[in-house]
Amino acid sequence: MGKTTMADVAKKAGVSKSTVSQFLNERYEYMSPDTRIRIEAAIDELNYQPNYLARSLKQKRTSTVGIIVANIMHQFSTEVSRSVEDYFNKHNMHAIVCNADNDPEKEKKYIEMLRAKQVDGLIIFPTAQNADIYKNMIKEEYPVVFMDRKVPDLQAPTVVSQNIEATYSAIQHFIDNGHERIAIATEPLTISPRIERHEGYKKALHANGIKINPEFQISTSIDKIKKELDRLFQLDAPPTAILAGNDIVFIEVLEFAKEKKLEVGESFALVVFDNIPFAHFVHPPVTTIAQSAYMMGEKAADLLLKQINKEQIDRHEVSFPCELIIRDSSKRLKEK
Amino acid sequence: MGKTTMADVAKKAGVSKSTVSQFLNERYEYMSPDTRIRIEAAIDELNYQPNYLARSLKQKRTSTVGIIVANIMHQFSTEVSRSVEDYFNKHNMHAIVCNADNDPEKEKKYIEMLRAKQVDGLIIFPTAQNADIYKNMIKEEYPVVFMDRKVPDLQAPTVVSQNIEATYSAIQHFIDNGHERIAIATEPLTISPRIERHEGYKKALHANGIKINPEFQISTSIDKIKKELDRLFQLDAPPTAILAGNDIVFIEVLEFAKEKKLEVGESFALVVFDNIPFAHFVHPPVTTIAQSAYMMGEKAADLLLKQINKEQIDRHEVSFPCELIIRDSSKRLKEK
DNA sequence: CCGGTTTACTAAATCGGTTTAGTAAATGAA
DNA sequence: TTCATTTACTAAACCGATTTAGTAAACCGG
Repeated sequence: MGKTTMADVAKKAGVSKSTVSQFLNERYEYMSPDTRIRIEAAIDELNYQPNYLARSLKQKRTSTVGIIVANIMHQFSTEVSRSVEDYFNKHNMHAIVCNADNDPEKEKKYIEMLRAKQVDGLIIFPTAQNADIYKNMIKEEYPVVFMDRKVPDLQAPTVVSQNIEATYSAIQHFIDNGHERIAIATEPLTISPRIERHEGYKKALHANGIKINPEFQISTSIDKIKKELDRLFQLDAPPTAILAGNDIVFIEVLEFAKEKKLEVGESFALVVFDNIPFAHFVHPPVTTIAQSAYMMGEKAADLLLKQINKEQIDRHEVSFPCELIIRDSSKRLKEK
Repeated sequence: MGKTTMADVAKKAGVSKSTVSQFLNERYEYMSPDTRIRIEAAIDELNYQPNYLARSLKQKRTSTVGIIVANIMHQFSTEVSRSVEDYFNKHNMHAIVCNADNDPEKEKKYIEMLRAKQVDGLIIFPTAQNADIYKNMIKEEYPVVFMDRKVPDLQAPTVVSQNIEATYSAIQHFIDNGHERIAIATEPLTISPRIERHEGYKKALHANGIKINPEFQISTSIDKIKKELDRLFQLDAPPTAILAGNDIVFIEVLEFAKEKKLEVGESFALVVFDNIPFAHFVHPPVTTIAQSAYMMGEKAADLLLKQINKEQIDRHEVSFPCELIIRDSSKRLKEK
């Protein structure tokens, strides 16, 4: 015998399916107290659980949204996802998180899958490699919000960090502490945050009259970061300070330091873009640039829900400031 | 104008819905090559995407399973989830991860939500507080696999670690390194892994003829761990070694050490139950007990899929060994 | 006590697919 | 040439809800 359906409840309570449906949707005006009690009893007795699929099919809404993160290993993605989930739970909706693993193919697959499942909207950390798909969603007016990364040539609601300003202030902090040979290491410049972080870097050096040394700008894939760092430290004048472009690059820097027996904070100063949960346990405690992950998640969720509810919203970027949290790894330069 | 449906495609291709459905399900024997091409063209032209809700409603399967983790902050849960996802993706199915946040109410809500969404089965890290619900699912023969924690009095497929043996070997390692005053710290003894870890602890001490000191057994909520540790270290004979019962307790131990200016590995030896991603960056590198997360995920997924496919499976526990990874934090005892 | 309103319902259509049973035309064997 | 089989489809029922339009009975004011 299959699961109990609304029809079973209706029969048991001696009413029609319609009335049971009204009951479930709490439209009690449409029935007598007596009927209401009988339906309640029947539901109880049969241990009836409604089938959301059927409901969603008819209502054309699933009360579910999708989140596609580019890389679940980033602390930032996790924090944003959590925030989005909280927001939607408050609004009696659900959020499904998928990990595109930085792979445009996977991203595409997930977008298609989630849309086939009829989720009401998507928050995407875009790989930015699926321009046609993004464009199409916008054209169809399917509810989407982009997060963290701007998609070129696309007028779409996007929530980002103020990367240029944040990087600028980190570099300024280095300079204020006497550093001049400052390096930056990020993954390849394929997405806007990385490009902007390099931009902020150059701007700060320039504003302080420090000549930009292209050798000090690393932008390569994770597996090559250590090799590049090695190259830097072979120079006659190696960097005295490094900005690690995100938490994953940070790990590489740590491993590099360990292998080469360099002391973070002693051999070179370090600032990391991104919050590190272990920031004050690693030795020494590391200076970080914290993004407003929770607020950004809320904002994105809010923009998405407004679209779902057919409210008008601005179709461009909203940016959030970052906070430089100074710990021991970026102390004043000792020797010149 | 709404989304394109199968009916639109059928009309455009000049065939019936049935034939389009056959096409989508790749049952090409049922149509001429000519028809096939016309349907293909129509789908393309209309940019048609099938609606999974409708399909699932009729087929009574969603090709989706749910994973309910007790606490997403545990590295172990994340690894297992990832493994389960990989497994189901290989089988053309999807996995949805939900976080019960150690809250039985949330767990209940998620079980109900996922079942209402008609997921084909569930993998649960149970809070063990919803016995009636678990029992009911087993009785209904709804596909479920429990993970990490045994539910008392329930004959259900369950995948767990060999906690007693693993803890035993960690304590033996301490003893072999000259420690006798060994403490264990876990969260409250409400679920089987914690109980078993205390059990393995006692067994190892007993086997080595060391008297068990109940004061050295901490089992309290996270926010009280530090207070208890403080109590321990106020003793005339404080512990020289500590086993942290999981990665979250580990953080507390680290914070405690930091606050009290104690040196991990010097002031006391430390082993952590659970893999720590930063294990070799914290100072000193910390000895851990690694669970076979990936294999456990695969096994659970396999047991679940078999149930979904109505294959017969054993309705009891499968246990996996752990590995003691010795690093610097559990070095030989120096002073007596 | 008559016509209109309110109350308390129900029947049937609908959502967008899948699936079953059936059919007309073409092919093939005797 | 005729009957059986195969080929290439289609109509309609179905999955389990929601929702719209409709109705019978009770109520009610004049």
